[in-house]
Amino acid sequence: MSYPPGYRIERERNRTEKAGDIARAKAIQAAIELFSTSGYNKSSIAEVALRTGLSQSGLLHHFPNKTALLTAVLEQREKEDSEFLFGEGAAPLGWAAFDSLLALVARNSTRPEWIGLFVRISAEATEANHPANQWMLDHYRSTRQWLTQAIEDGKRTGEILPDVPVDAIVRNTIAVLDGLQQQWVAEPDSMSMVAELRVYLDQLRSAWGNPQQ
Amino acid sequence: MSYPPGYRIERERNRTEKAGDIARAKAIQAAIELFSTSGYNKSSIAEVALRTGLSQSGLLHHFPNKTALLTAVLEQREKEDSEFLFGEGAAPLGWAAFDSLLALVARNSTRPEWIGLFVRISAEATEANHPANQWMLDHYRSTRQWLTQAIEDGKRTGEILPDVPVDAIVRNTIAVLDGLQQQWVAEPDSMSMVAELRVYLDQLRSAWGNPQQ
DNA sequence: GTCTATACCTCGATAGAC
DNA sequence: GTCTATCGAGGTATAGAC
Repeated sequence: MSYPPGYRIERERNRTEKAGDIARAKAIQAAIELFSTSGYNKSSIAEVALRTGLSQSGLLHHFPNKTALLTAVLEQREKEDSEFLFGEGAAPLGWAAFDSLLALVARNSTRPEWIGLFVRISAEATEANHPANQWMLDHYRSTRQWLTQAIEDGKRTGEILPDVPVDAIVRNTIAVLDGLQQQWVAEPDSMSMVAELRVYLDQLRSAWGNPQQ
Repeated sequence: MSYPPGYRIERERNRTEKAGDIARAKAIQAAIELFSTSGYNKSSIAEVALRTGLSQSGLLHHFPNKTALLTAVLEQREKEDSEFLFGEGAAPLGWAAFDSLLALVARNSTRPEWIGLFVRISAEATEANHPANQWMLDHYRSTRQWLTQAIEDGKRTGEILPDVPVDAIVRNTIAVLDGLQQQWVAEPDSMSMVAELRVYLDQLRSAWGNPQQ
């Protein structure tokens, strides 16, 4: 029996890559937890390394610099959120889009690190030369695009009234999400993001929903 | 002609205090501008000193440490905001309270540093041992108290429906304010906080306002 | 792939002269 | 009231051994 050429080397590479990937994933997780409470600026890669069980240089073997670590963290967050929201299929449209926001908030209420991460990083990233600045702008733009499309589709199917002020509702909805997260990070036990958001969404529906449907 | 005892000394003290106060005020202004773009953690007192026209030690003569500088900045912001909102008289109640929020946002739209300052600091301050943590908690609590009282009073006078979900509306309104500020700091030219907030407030009124009045 | 050692920087705060 | 000088801590990143 013979192996295809290069098999041994391939196998070896895969094994080591896998070991490396475990350390990498562990580091990303540690970074998420640290960034979520201390933000990016104030967090040190040494502390991330410590929580990962590596030395600082050991960590920097997996990420060339601090910025690369941040990038990996943001990619992970973006990936998990969009998988939850859109899964395999198409993005929900009409009021269903707003319902899925509620579902996302419900899920994230059980993952405080994720809310903290977003609140801290997106505030820091308003600075033009922050390494997450472009990510933040992209995140807002794509969210606005999706919600705009959702409302337009709702108008088309008739479940949303045609004279709805689309842009304002899109921005206000995002604002409520962000603002509730901010309050929740400050005092998690004093409120339910889901309950508050539901009131807002009911209000939206009663103001702009088609009463015929 | 004789002077009251200690007059000369008093006069001297006032003169020097005044000179000191000018440097102090200038430093606070410089700190506001720097903190509003870089946040507190990332800003250095050396940079504040530079913009003030002092050396680092010169600045630290007026503020014992960096925290004291932050405190002075926050006191200034709180003072100006509450003077604008409440002035000499009593706090506005009922729907008038929400109108005055709109007026505040309109004014602050012309002072980007103030919005930036709040967005950056309040996000950083969600960390429990951040020097502005208590300030942030107090700020939210007192805002909630005022708005809660405003709605209760509106119910009493009949301009607000009695079955309004008070807590949720208070928190959502604060969330919209904070969230719009966040978006505006990220991209000031892409939106009008006043226009978006007005849509939200109209929605509130149409959902919970008494149609009889 | 992980480590130790280290270069180099920035920061907050203090000491002490003027 | 403001300055220069300096200390000590903590940060990112690199060099090089294993």
